[in-house]
Amino acid sequence: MLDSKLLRNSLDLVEDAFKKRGFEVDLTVLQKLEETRKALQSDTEKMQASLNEISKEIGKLKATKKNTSVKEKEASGLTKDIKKKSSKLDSILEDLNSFSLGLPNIPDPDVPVGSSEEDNLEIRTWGSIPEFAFQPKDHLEIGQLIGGIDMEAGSRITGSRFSVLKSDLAGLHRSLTQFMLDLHTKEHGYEELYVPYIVNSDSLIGTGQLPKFEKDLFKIEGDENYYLTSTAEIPVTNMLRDQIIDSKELPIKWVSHTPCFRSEAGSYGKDTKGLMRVHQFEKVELVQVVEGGNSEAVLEELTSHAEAVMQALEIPYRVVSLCTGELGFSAAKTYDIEAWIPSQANYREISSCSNFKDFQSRRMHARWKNIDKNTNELVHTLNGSGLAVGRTLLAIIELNQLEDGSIKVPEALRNYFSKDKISLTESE
RNA sequence: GGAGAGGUGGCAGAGUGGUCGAAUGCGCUCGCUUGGAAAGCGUGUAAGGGCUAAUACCCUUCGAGGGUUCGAAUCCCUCCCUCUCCGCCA
Repeated sequence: MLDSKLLRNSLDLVEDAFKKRGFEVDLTVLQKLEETRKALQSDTEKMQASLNEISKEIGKLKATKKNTSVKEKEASGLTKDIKKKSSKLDSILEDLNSFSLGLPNIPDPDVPVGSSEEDNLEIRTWGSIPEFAFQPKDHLEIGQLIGGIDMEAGSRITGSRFSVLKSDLAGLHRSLTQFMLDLHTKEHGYEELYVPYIVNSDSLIGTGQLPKFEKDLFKIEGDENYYLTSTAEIPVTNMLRDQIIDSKELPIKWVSHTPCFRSEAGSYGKDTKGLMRVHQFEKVELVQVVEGGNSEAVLEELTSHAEAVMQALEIPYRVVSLCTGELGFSAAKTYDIEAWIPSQANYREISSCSNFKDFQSRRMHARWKNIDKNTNELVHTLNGSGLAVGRTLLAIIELNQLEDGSIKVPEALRNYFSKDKISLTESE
């Protein structure tokens, strides 16, 4: 959510930012609502103040056993008027709030302006694109050769875009998770959290998935507004909803491994094969909560933590800065880390690291106590995948394949996985 | 699932219709004291919003929502959460 003062006083700045995003909205609606709000609120508060005054007088009169019927009649009328006016005010405030909840964040000034993937700005690349002496296979073909990926079973058990991993690939998948968690907790100073995978609507509003993107989520039947989490960002960041944190606690660095459930509405026909785009995948997520003021530098740091996983696993990648049109709803700036995928001869997203500034914290009411100024200020929140486990497995399978379809296990996983090679022999 | 207890400020804990946004204690701030510290004394210390250049001032909030009343932390209704005991259970 944007600062209401910004919306009131610098509307042109907001309009300009939205234009860059390709986000269209009629902000005059906002201005009208705001005018009405102001008049109603000031009236209501004045009336309430005089009612409070009269009520106090009645209290004093009663204490001295004096007659109060005239005052009571006056107050009674006032009470009725206030009820009428404040219910109007309430509905205006609600309109104002729901309108504001639908407005996206303002991009940072250094975010490249553009409308599509092509406008993303490549920041750096790491590693070299591998040359194969043979025609490389895609991960699904390899997975099936070694009996490690079973898409038919996934669709039988549940439906399309669900998968089953077996034997060595299931183990490698688990090892990857373990490796990532250890790296972030031991080397990068993150505290590990185990969190609910089902979240309520308040949490989803807090991080920005609701009210606009409900179709991307799996909703759970029942009286509660419960949803399967689509990213650990939701439960982890909402740890701080309605909290005021002591400055000594900051920065907070949390890492959490969770499954992620996504409906992938609107992605029909995209990445239909294999593990690239599925309804359920595992992710190790990094979240940082900081005072604000230097969150730009923290985004660089957090991104480097995700990159460290890529480098340790020797996955060639590039980092791109998402252009204004590709930026997520809540983000002020996002770096995508894209792994080289041989079968597609292209870089594909494996991690997304974002700075949300105070956009999420304003929705969540997550603040920190500034002792020097004696004020409560909104924290800045950031997060990034470190990494998406399924896609990492996919990249490793493809990048480390040998001609016969067996897979070399990356050096970094030797302490986590018992073999240095996964071969076809066991499958048939 | 059954029975009971309870949700008040950073924490503990009073408050059962009227100067209660809330006693008291702890914690924390600043000051006095001290060579320095502790103790002691004094002082300040909830959040959100409105209006302000900024104060001042005003409004709202005692789990959430609704109701009664001139007036609700306090009375009534609904819901949520926490704890204890019993049952069931990974």
